[in-house]
Amino acid sequence: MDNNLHIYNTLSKTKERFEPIMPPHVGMYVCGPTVYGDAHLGHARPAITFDIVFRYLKYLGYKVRYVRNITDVGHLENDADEGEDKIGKKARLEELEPMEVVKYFTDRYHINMDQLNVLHPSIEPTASGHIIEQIELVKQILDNGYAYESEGSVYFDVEKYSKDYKYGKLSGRKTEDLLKNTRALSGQDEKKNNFDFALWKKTDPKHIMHWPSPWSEGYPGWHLECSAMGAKYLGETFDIHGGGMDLLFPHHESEIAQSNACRGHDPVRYWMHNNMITINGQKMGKSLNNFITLNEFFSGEHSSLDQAYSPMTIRFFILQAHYRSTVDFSNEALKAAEKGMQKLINTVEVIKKLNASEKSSTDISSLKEKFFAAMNDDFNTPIAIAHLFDFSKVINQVNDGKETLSQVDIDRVKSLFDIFVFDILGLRNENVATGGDDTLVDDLMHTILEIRHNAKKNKDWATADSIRDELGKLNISIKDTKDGAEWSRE
RNA sequence: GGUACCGUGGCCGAGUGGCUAGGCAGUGGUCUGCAAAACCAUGUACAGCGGUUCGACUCCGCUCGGUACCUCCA
Repeated sequence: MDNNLHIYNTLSKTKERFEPIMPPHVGMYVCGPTVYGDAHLGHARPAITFDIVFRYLKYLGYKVRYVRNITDVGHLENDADEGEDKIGKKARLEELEPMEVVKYFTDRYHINMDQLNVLHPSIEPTASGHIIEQIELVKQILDNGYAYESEGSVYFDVEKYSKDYKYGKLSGRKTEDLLKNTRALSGQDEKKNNFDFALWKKTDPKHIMHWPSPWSEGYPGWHLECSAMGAKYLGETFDIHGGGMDLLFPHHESEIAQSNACRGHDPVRYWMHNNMITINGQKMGKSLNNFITLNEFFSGEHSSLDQAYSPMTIRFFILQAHYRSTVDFSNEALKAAEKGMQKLINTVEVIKKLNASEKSSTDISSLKEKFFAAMNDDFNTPIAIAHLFDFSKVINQVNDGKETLSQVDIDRVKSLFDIFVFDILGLRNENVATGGDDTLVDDLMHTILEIRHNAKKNKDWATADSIRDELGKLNISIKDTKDGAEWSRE
């Protein structure tokens, strides 16, 4: 696989040429959602970021196994006793089963991802389905002496580990600093050092999901699932591990530590981290209660939203910023993205109708090269999109008769736009109402436009405009072009 | 407090030691019955103060402002 792809590796803090361990295969693991709430903009960012990575690697010819987990263990707490009726014992069926919550939100997450045109990962394992593997990991770490048992729980011994390995190499943290600065948490007295993290936690009454283990009835530590499932499906060392920057510490740092403690080497070659999305300059998060769910964006039903924004607008908005930059949400920015994307989609439609000339008056050969150069530079989608806009202009000029393209060039540019816009960037034309999926509607529209056309011929502007206005109320827009009227759904 | 990162024109957002980013909005024009779309033209941007340099928005230092992580979080 010959490529010039460079990826920014958080571990080395530099862009490195991408060389898979076992070409043409690539293993990629991305931290997925914790399914106890609806997905919000913050979930869309990593999903779309790594969807681009997945799509692009596949386009380059790699056989990618993309693993994205579902976290369904460890964070689910029973808050039913905060409800109004905590006196009477509820019937078994009236209590929400944890797995019911998991199923409900997993389904909703999947629907949102499909709406965003995010490809399904190759494997989507759940933490609860890999308890045995996680227990095995804890055993090995204990055997190797990098963990200790305390009151039925097992903790990772960071101090011991630091004598043989470097804890903090991913996040740039030093154990001395951690010692001074880690905040006090409940249950710290069980640990040797307060920065030691749990590998196995004995059940406390709040946790409703628990499993038997050699140490206690309990549940696995926060960082274990990714170590266990990554190794199981991608091998002890794999190519790419992705996630949000907020997971860098302690989550990914601890994954590295667990892998070394267990197997004596790092688990991952390239660590990739997407940046956060902010709202009014502040990160969105559960604790800040300032997040807008994807469903709210799609429906427009939220006090901060001026209007509804389609899934593709959200996708395009995210792709217009580099994945390692923060991106600030605002209605104005989203509206700009909406119009910009429409322009690009229009171009794809325009290309289909271009008239070929004998010769091309302009050179379109650099499009491919420029687009790939941008993508190869650490997936620089904003630059890639800027190039598409440049060529969009050329195509419109051809359409206006100001430039010409030969049939060969038209075919070439059409095929490139299809690949770039739809296959790699993963956009989708949401306005397509034609295309044979609904011939009745097509026929009806054809008839209506015919009537309007005749009215226009007779200079009966009132009728022509009335048809356009009435259709507009049905969210169908009419455009008069020199080749006749066109219609599209909004 | 510790550790990072960031501060670009009305808005969003790339990038670079000297060469037009791009999108949206605005303004003027072309086209059109009107509208929309499109095209053409149009903006002395890079937080502040010093320093390095022939030359810095880009490198260094300081100041101010902002954000994130250190706790479940994408």
